[in-house]
Amino acid sequence: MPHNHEELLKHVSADMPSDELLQDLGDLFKVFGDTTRIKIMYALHEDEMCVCAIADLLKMTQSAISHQLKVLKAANLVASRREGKTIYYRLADEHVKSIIGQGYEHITE
Amino acid sequence: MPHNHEELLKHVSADMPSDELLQDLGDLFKVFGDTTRIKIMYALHEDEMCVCAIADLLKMTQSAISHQLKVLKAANLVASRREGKTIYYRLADEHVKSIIGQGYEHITE
DNA sequence: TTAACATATGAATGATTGTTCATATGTTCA
DNA sequence: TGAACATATGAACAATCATTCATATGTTAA
Repeated sequence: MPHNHEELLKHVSADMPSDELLQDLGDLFKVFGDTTRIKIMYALHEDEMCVCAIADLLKMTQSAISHQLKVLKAANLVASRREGKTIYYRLADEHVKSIIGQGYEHITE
Repeated sequence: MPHNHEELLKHVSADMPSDELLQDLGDLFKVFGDTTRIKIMYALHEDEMCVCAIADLLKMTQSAISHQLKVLKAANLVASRREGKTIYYRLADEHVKSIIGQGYEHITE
């Protein structure tokens, strides 16, 4: 007969957050899971930048950057302000830096 | 004429890690970007578990879990030990907990 | 060694997603 | 108002990926 782990399962499942929250967590990290978006977040590490500056930096089209900024904004990872024709993007909060920082530590040790 | 940001770019690009490292960072977060894998990591939060217990917990096939454990192991996020027929998986280090913890904070505030 | 169990793996498929291209929206200045 | 600039957006395509199914590997006990 297959082995038994009722006890363990009872204990572990009691400590699991809701499916919805776990899904949201996965969706959040999915946003970090793309090199272009990582580069954008890294670029905004110190200071805000406009869209065309980011495109220049990453040598990618304005459209591609704009699409990715939309994804980042939907996840509340970046925020923006308009100044005339130009729109400046910045990191939305400190979590971005600490998440990237922890990831950095993990792969560089 | 389009506006100029040579100065900014010079400064920002000097602070950017290598493309290879940024790629690795994206690849790492890609592993976090799946609900099944998030659930597995959460389940292993407190204690090690065998493959079939995880499959029971998540109500998924043994094969699906095994495939995902392989991805997690390749990213050095989980480790395993054999005990007879059974193989127990556990979290590989503390970064997993802190990355998930930061993500959790971000979405719950 | 044979049966039962636990896990791993390769191929196939359906779904998701990043980029491109063309174009639309919004802003400034002459 | 019209031209130039900055950004956003929708559709389409190629590539990536999670799961399933069938089967292989490894372990134990009779």
